[in-house]
Amino acid sequence: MAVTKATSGRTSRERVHRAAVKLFATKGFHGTGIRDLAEAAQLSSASLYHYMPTKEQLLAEIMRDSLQSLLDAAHATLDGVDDPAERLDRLVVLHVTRHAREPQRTRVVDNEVDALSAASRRGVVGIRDAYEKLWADAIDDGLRNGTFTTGEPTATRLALLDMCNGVARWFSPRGPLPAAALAEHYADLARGMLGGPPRQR
Amino acid sequence: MAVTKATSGRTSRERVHRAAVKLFATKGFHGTGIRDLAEAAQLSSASLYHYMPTKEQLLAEIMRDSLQSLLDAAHATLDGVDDPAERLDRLVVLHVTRHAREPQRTRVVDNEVDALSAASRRGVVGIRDAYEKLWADAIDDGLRNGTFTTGEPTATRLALLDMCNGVARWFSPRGPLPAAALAEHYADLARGMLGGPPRQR
Amino acid sequence: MAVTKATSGRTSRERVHRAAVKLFATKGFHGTGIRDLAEAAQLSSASLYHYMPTKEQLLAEIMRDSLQSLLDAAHATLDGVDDPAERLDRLVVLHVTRHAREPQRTRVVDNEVDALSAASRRGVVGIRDAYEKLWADAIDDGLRNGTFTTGEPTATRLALLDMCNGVARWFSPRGPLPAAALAEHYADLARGMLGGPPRQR
Amino acid sequence: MAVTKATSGRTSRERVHRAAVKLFATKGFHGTGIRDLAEAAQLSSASLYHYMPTKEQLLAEIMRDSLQSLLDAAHATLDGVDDPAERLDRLVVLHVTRHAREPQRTRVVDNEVDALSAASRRGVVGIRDAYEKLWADAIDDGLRNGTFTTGEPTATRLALLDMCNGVARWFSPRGPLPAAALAEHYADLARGMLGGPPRQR
DNA sequence: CATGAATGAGCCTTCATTCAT
DNA sequence: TATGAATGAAGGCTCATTCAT
Repeated sequence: MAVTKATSGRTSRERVHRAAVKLFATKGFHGTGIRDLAEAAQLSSASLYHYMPTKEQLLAEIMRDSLQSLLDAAHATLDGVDDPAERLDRLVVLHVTRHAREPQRTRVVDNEVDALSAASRRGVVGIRDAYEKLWADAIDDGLRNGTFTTGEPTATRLALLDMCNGVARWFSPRGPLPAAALAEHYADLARGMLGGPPRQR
Repeated sequence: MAVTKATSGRTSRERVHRAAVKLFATKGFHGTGIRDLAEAAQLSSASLYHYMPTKEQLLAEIMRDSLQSLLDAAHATLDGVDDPAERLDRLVVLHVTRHAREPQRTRVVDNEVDALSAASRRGVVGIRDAYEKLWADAIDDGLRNGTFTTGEPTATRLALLDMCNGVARWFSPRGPLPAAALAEHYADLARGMLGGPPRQR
Repeated sequence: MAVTKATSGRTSRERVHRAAVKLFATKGFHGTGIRDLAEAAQLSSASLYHYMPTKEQLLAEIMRDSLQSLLDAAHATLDGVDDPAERLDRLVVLHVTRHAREPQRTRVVDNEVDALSAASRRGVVGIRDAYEKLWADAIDDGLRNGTFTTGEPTATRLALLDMCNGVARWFSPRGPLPAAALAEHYADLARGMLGGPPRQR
Repeated sequence: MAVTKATSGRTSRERVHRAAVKLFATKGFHGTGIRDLAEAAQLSSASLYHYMPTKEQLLAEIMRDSLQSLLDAAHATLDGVDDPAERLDRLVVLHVTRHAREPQRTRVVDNEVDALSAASRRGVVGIRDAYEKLWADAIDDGLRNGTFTTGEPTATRLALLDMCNGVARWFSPRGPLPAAALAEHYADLARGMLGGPPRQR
């Protein structure tokens, strides 16, 4: 009931996860010490272990949660949409928006897969593959029905994802372009790359 | 001059640098221990220090060398070329080719900037900025003379670079597309993204 | 009085003591963590502290209780017995039977004295000395009245005790010899070691 | 060449092993911290790792070496001796002498087997079994040719070993009985326990 | 009675680095 | 040039214990 301190996070668990996301994004998983984490979470390093089994499993959980939430959002935004170009637009917009608005969380997901143990990695990569399949399907469908015309669908899909991921590295909410506008622009770029029809605005 | 042993690398110095590139790319700078380095370079960890002042400065040197070589190559390939679209083509082809052919070296450059001390970072970022200015100039010139038509030159330039950097993460020489063909494809994509004229082949 | 749960031990206090005996015997005092104890006692580690002041004092209490009970039993079995050989027989039989039937408890007593603080140790060693004095007295009496003939009463007494203690390390109720028969055999051995008359059966 | 300090051990490696034996014997393996070890060996805790792979493997090595040396000595002392009683005498004398003269080393061997990992334990127990087989064979041979008359050879062998092991716990070179005399006395005791003929002196 | 949360101290081990040889 | 020996600092994690609820 009582909030003892005016601290940033609500619960200790939340503070630990927030601190981990921030530090893993900033200094990398291997560059982040358990003591850094403790300090950022306003906890002793021993207390950290009430909220995580292991530093590595904390990373795994963050990545799984983040990817699962992205996959869920993707399913939601695609629900009932048939047109491949429209589907791809929505994927790009979702992806870019996330990366612009939650750059730390997405950077961790995109950059720290190598830090996972083989066991953890399997789970994480499984979700990521399911998510990327949504992109591949939209592109394949678009090629099949003539909406898209690229000669290199696989390379183009990877180019698309890399380009969208990059947003998390440089986007600033204080920059000239708001996240929403950037996302729209990226959707335009995607159409251009796939040889699809220009979007109506 | 004398070659003391018939080992994989030519000189000890070379073996150290090769080992560092491979390990920093694979496990990250913080994930690579001095003992890993020593083992991979077939040297004792003490001997390592004949060939580097510090682990961090070894990283800095690798990054500086790699970026400088890229910048030099860029100047060379742009020499005497005026057409902005052609300049951008060449930058894309050079960049993609490098990232496909030297994925480890480029991955270190692209991912480990945060591991540098402030002092080292300055030097590295300086070269990288000079390199990226070549891209910015080509795009600006193209916009000025009407070759390109994008409304968001900055965002597009960053998208372009991120997309090209990504190649180092997934390209395989055993895949369906040779590095050279991939580079050409990426140049096409770049034209599409900037609203430039399709390339002749 | 109320039995709250149908668990293996009767009360929580009993479960804690049982768990401690088992674990201290199996893994040693220093090898047993407070969490091991808690898990084995089906309690949280915090709740443990309702039933013990300290891990070390729990050990001390176990040792004191066990030794006191052995001393009491020794007094009881010796009550009214005068013949030194008979006294020694009874001590051996009691000791061996205990060690065969309660190997864990006796192993803790025999092996973990060094883990006690100086303060706790004093009390424990006091009881043990009183107990060993019963052995020494029986032997001395037997020597005085010619029942025993060993030239090294002290060394022989220690040999006797060590040999009897050892039973706790290897005796199995599923072995060929029941505890009672083993105890009788050890009494025979003791007579042989002390040069006493063979026992009647 | 130069001996820098008038320290107890000759080389660092020796000091580490000596310190480990002393501390493992005194405080137990689990009761001995790596820092205790380092201090006793006059080394930093980091330097310890030049001379051992792991604290547990240091224990294993000490135990293996000690047991192997005992087994070798047993083979040597039994060489060419046929009479079972004489064989057993020699085993007892060797065993007791060792335990009296090297109480720490032998205590570690006798008490810390449980601290070994399963892998290390296998090796150690293998040697110990080979050694104990020498005792069992002597006893069996003695029974077969009528030298010994015990009805419980197995229990008696275990009693014998436990009794001899105990010496390491209490023998003092400043006590009334020298190690050699104690060993002879124990050989007498062994004869008595096995129902063998009294020894000639 | 019972426990979740918390922690200072300590665990074993590895870190990057230095230096005498 | 090469390295074995050495180390202070730090690594991730567990320890026994306390206390508010």
